[in-house]
Amino acid sequence: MMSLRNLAIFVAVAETGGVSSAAGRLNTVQSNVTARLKDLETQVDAILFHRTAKGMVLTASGEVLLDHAREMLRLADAAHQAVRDSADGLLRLGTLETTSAVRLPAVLKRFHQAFPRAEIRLTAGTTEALIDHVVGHRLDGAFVAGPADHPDLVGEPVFHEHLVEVHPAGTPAAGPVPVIISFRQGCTYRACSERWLRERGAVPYRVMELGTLDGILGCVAAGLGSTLLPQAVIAASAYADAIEVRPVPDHIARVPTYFIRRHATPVGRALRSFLDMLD
Amino acid sequence: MMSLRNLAIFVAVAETGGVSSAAGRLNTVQSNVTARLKDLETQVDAILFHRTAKGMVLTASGEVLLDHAREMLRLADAAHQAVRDSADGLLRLGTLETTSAVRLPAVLKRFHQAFPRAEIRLTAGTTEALIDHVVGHRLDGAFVAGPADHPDLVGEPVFHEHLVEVHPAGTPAAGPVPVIISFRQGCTYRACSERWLRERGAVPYRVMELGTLDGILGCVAAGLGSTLLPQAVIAASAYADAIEVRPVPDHIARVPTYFIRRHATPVGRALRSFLDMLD
DNA sequence: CGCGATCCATCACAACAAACGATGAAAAGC
DNA sequence: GCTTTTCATCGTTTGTTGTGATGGATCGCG
Repeated sequence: MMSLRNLAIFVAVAETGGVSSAAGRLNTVQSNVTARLKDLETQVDAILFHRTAKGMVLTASGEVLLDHAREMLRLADAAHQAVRDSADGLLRLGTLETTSAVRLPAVLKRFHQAFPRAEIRLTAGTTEALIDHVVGHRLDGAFVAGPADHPDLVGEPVFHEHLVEVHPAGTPAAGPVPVIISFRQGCTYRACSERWLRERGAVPYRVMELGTLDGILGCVAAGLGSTLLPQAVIAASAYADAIEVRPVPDHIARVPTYFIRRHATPVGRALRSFLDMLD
Repeated sequence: MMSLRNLAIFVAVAETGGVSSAAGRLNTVQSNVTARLKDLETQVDAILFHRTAKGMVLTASGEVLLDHAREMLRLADAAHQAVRDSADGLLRLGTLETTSAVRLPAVLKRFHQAFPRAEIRLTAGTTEALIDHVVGHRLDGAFVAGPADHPDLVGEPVFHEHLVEVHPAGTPAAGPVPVIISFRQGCTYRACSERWLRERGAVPYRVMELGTLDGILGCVAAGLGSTLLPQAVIAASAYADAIEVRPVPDHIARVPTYFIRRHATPVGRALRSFLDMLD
């Protein structure tokens, strides 16, 4: 396998025009450069230089390789740099769809201003799935609904959502069989909705699962059913005038959003800044 | 120096999610993969994987490196491929400006159709400079004026140019001191022009050096002087109606264009096809 | 022409790095 | 508790890379 070392030697020879001078530049000996070069020629199965009395001159094949070699060395450098830079400069965050819709923009904007070199990779999912990802090291942290009860995690409340019942506009209480339109299994708000219905004795009920917040709001607006969602989401929605909200009791309505992360994992630069900023 | 081998191992581990499985895929042993991975982590000075009970999971730094690693491996492959493809699939040709203007388009078109995978790199220059480049391995072959008399070169005539005197339109014989407008030193046509003037006893004379064919024709059209150029060039020129041509004796006018190449250098695929096509 | 300088290729050997195979520790599933 | 899986570690072998000395070829100079 064509090593980067060989390529670096090759480039040095091409640039200095000689084996000896290249050896000098690379702090090695001439014989080594000759050998490494010969290796490379064997590996790519081509003659890379014409040997002349006063130096090495690239062949056509050599010129082709030179471009690629330079590019690869440049990339190797960039890779090194990138890892060094984002040794914890990449922040893999998870979020609820609802949180990403209304709370996150402000947070991310502040964060980006405070720490512009950090890269953020955002993944949306349900509370359950996000917890799983954080525990499994696939996310550095996540915004989830309610305190996450897991031995490996720590978390603190960062936002307080107030859930409201969301109906199609101008529709009375409920149809014969109430329909919840909500996220897939694992969503805390869905669990709340179901709890709320059961509490009122409204069983049986049916559930429509939708993958996206816009899908849910659209379906509610279209009169297909109702759901529980944070009040803040409704206000920001494009469907605000096609839907109606109704308060629910506090013990159902109040759902804090926690930011969770692993307890045992060392906190990287980016994550630290992020945590500092949440306070 | 971060070797490609290490990167390949790293990618395999990331993709298979484990050291053992990666070892299997790479036909090596598990302990080796572990060691190489550790090396890589030392080199980039970052932890690339979280070690869990059932496998390896990328850290944030790991994800950053993964992208780069994949790109580098892809590039390495491309480099190999490129060299293999253009092991003599790159043709570095030299040409006179005049030749490139009128003769070459047809030749290159035919060549490209016959051998579409070949890449061509064309350099324009004077006969003298081109000979030098071919001798010095910087060109695989070149079109030059007249037979090139050099022990390392072989050449054969491919075109026959007929030189004509080129004047500004509507101007009688010559001004007080004739002016040659021509290429820089080393140009065969310039040598012909000077020889022709001397032969007619028109010394002293002055020379304007221009780097490009269009420049020369433009200056002639503008009435600044005259020169000798191949008839074919004039016909194809945009200035055809602003200039006038006058025949010169055959012993001056007839200048063959030779295609020259090194005698001792093995002829690559592309060059061979090119030579075949010239016949 | 002969001399010295400079170029690269080759060789034997030392230093290093990679691959192997066996062993052990830690955790998950049964 | 036992088995199976995971990865880490260690000593050894093998292979690669780097070293220093030698020699052949060519160029430039006197």
